[in-house]
Amino acid sequence: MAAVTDAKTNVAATAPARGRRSASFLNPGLILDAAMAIIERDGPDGLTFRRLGISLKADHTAVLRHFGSKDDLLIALAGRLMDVALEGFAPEGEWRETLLSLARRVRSAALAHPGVAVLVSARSARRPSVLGAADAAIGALRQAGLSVQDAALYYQVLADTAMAAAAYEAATLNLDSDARDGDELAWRREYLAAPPQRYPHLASAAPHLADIDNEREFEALMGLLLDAVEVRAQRARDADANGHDGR
Amino acid sequence: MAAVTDAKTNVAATAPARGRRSASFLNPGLILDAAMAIIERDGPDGLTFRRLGISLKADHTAVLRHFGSKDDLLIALAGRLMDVALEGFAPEGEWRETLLSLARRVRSAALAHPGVAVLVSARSARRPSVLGAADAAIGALRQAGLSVQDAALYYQVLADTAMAAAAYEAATLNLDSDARDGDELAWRREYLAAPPQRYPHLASAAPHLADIDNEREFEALMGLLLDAVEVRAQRARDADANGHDGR
DNA sequence: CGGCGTTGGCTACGGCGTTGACATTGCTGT
DNA sequence: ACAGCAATGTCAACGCCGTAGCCAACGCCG
Repeated sequence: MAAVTDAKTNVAATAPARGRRSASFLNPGLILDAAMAIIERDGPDGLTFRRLGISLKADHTAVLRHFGSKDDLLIALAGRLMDVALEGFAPEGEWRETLLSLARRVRSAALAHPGVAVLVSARSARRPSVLGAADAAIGALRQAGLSVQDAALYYQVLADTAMAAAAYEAATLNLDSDARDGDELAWRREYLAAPPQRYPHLASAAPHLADIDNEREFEALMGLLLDAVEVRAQRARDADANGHDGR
Repeated sequence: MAAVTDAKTNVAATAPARGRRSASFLNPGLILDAAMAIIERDGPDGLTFRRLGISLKADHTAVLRHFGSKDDLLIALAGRLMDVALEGFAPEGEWRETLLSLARRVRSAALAHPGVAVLVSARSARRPSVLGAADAAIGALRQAGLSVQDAALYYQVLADTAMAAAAYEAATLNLDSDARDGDELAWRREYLAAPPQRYPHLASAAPHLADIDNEREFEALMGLLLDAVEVRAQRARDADANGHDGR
């Protein structure tokens, strides 16, 4: 039809109908920014190439020139999230503060971008910032008095637990916003309604369960872990002091 | 082509071409079984109504008569996974064993069905079996000597941490199987290649990081948490013994 | 035995990720 | 200066996906 051709030639008159518009006006940083904005606005399921294209005023397939697949895009988002989390981090004086600070940073980043966090959890980003954080964390554990082996093990535990807890919390945040079928609130109400003769402990604890918020829970988790690490470090130091071989 | 009409009439001759085939040959249990089988075979992304239909020898839209949406199906899967995890559970004599057993059950179920676990994580299933487990866990913490408030708090921490850790591990398992772009293995190799002058602690710990397997990490996590809980319970009991008010 | 709710089949719609062909741009070496 | 070429954006199309609407067969209840 003429209309179609008209539209085509019309565009061609004002700007190139095909071929690139200018020297690479799309670039990975721009795309990642747009993607994060879309996720924050529409949730994790709202991120599609087509919407990305609209937001960037480009064809949706143009994004594929910079990220080979949606998976690549998600991996890049994971990297950006980690960079945001660790931006400006430097080890504190006290080993415990260093580790707490790292854990809180991971959680904060996940809560600030819950949609991103849930998309990329367990997608360990290979980045310099992460290497620096790992080095600082292991250094802190060594400073506490742990052996290299123990420092390695507990670093892994602490890092993975912080990531897992942050992703878990982010996942519930996403649910609350886009599928408010009372997945969490009704849950706690159900605890309160538990038959006391059948679930006596649960019934007596239910009122206290109701007023645990996520932050307090996270702090309690990290407190428990760091306390236990401290105890083991103390034991290791004691053993080290009693003659130069342990035991 | 005659073949198409032939096929139709052929089916009509042997069995009804339309309308239901027999009294409700589809039911939720059957559908859930098929869904779990598909996820285990094809991974979490392999679960679609169409494949479910093929596997059940039914039209894919027939499943919607039993589960109003895919979300409903996932929630039902979450419930089934929790039931599998807690099947046959009974509290042990020792409080620590009770809590460890619950955590290991959650992890085992998640690893046995990683695709399901990652689909439904943070989708807390409202089920009797979960209520029973919660009651047993809180009872164990009370038995250890904690106050009701502390038992509630630490129950929440332990339960959520076990679920989060299990889901996290399941997520990495799924990645390893369907996107073997070396997300985990290359990661550890990168640790080994870290420049020692820039990341001294990391470099010295890298060889030990390499031989931490997932199970050891999970056991270390639970060991740390339970140790810390034990210390706090001990403190609470001591305080209780010194005059009947704490402090 | 006649209506009617339940359940399954079919068609269709809009949206998704991804591919392949094509056009335009800007850099390259000579 | 200019041919060649890689990079980058556009377009059309493919095969999936979830789900809505309508129709047909079955079992049940009056």
